[in-house]
Amino acid sequence: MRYSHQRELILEAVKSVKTHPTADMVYDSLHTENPNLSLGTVYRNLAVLAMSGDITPIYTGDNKVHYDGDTVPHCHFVCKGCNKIIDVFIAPQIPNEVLSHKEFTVEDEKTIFYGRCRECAV
Amino acid sequence: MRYSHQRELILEAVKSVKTHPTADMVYDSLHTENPNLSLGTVYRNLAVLAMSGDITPIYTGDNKVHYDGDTVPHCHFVCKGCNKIIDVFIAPQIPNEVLSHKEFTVEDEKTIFYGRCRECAV
DNA sequence: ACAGTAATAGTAATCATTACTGTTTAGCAA
DNA sequence: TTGCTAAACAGTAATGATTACTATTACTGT
Repeated sequence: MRYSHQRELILEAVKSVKTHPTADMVYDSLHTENPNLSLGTVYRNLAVLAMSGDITPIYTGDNKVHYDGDTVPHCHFVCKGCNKIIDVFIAPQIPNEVLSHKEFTVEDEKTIFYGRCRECAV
Repeated sequence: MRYSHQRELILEAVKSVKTHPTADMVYDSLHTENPNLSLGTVYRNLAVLAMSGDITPIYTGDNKVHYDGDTVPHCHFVCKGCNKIIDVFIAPQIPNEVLSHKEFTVEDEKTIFYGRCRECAV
């Protein structure tokens, strides 16, 4: 993979926040300071960075891919009210019966808890 | 919620298979026998049925919402090669430190394992 | 049977994401 | 340093999943 200034900007934008931004949010955060950064470049590099393991995609169900710059294995909480994502720093454990499953080999695991945050409590 | 024949068809279509179909797949499976079923109706009813807890949405990262007709709490495996979804019947457990978290209350939990199925093994 | 209203069919619109094309630029070799 | 080449980019068009809209249909209580 060849170096690019844009990729560095994008990686830094994701790593420097705890908000689990989408491509659109990353683009917005960078576009003012970098007026000719392209949205397509943001999408492509987020995909590349996810592939290389520098960032982690999160699929919450809001039809947008969010990214987490913290690659330490952990879970997430998603609020059903405001869709906010909160880090839950417990190491996800893969049970032996899953690791030794006959039909597949597991490489990765994602756990999301759903509920309501304090602000959205009913 | 008022009865509708279409909703019954859609619920049955999801419950009768183990393939975790998308809206499009449900529509295809019903459209031949029900030529004037509308794709919008499928989308709307899948959302309604998910809201009422009769089916469970699965967000795998393939940019399509899949649905599971089996509402017994369990996990899923997703193949990185062919995107196949396989049921993993272990009850997901929510740790006490998550249940007693100060920032939110958890109602629900989704766990997905990623890897390669036997056919796609490298 | 009738009225009222939720649900539908069919289609148009939206939104996130991907593809395409001509231009730029990293990185290597002369 | 200069020139070359392929990778990456900007800008825009296209795609694909999903949602919104509107006139019509059909549940359900009276």
